[in-house]
Amino acid sequence: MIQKPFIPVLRELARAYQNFESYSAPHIRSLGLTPSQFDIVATLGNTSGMSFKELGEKTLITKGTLTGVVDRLEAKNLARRVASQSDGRSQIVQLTRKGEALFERVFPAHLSHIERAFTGFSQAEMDDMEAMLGRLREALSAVGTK
Amino acid sequence: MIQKPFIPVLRELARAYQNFESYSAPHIRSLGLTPSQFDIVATLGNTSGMSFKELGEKTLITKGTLTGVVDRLEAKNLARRVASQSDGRSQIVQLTRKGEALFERVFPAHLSHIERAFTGFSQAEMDDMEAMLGRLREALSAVGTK
DNA sequence: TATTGTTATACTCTATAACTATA
DNA sequence: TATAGTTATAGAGTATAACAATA
Repeated sequence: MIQKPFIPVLRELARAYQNFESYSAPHIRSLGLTPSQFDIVATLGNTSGMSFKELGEKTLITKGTLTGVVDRLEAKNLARRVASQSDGRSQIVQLTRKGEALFERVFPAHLSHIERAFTGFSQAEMDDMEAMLGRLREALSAVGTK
Repeated sequence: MIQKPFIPVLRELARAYQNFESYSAPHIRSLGLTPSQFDIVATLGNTSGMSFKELGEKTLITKGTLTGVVDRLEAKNLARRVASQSDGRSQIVQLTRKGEALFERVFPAHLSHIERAFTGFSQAEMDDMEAMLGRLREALSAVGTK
């Protein structure tokens, strides 16, 4: 029985991502956030805010769940809801000043720790990886819609 | 401000994996399994079983959670616990015949659907991707321990 | 003493679907 | 009628830590 050649690709993809996650998650939790909450904070960082719909699309968190996640960020005073001016149904989610401060303090630290993983890679290799992963991402994205 | 070159690599990695997951998850749920449960079934497939410790290491599910996940697979009659003969503290988890049948029926179908994503890649490209992702996985794995 | 797996707690995420209000 | 977000429900995963049995 011949193993299909894409299977190792998927396995390595999953393991690489899981290694990334299992490094990230404890660091995120040490900040008092869950991975989902961090995802929202990172998505809202350096923006003027966005609607639930947009936030849901970027983070792949469904609307029912998103309400709860944003509730918890509001309870921690890291985010706020603002009514949209152009659409009465829509709420804009923004980081509060405290949320921005957290983002600015934490995000670079988060990245600089993980940067150490890339010391063995040249710029050209990283460019290659980016391009290849981009193709892979697109290919995997297309499957879902076909 | 210069963007660090590894950031796009991580972003593409996360998106590629999430695209894979968001295709997979609905298919898995349509089988009456959660992603964690499927992960266990896929890990136990084509093996004679393994201890909770080993299963936890392979799937990155912690022991407390694993007890519950295996409970649910047992309730569905897809897996069973067997006392280890060599270590009185250890339980071996195995697929039942029903679990094996599910694995054999479902796993190839799951893969063959996703195989369509790879029609645009040559064998050489897939080999490249595998090698590159392998390096990335190792690099990201090492970060967690340093 | 250390390890394997279980139990207990409290919280968070998840899918799903009904619901309100706006468009 | 359709869309944006909320609410409700039930189930499942999560971290954490205490625990029993065995090594």
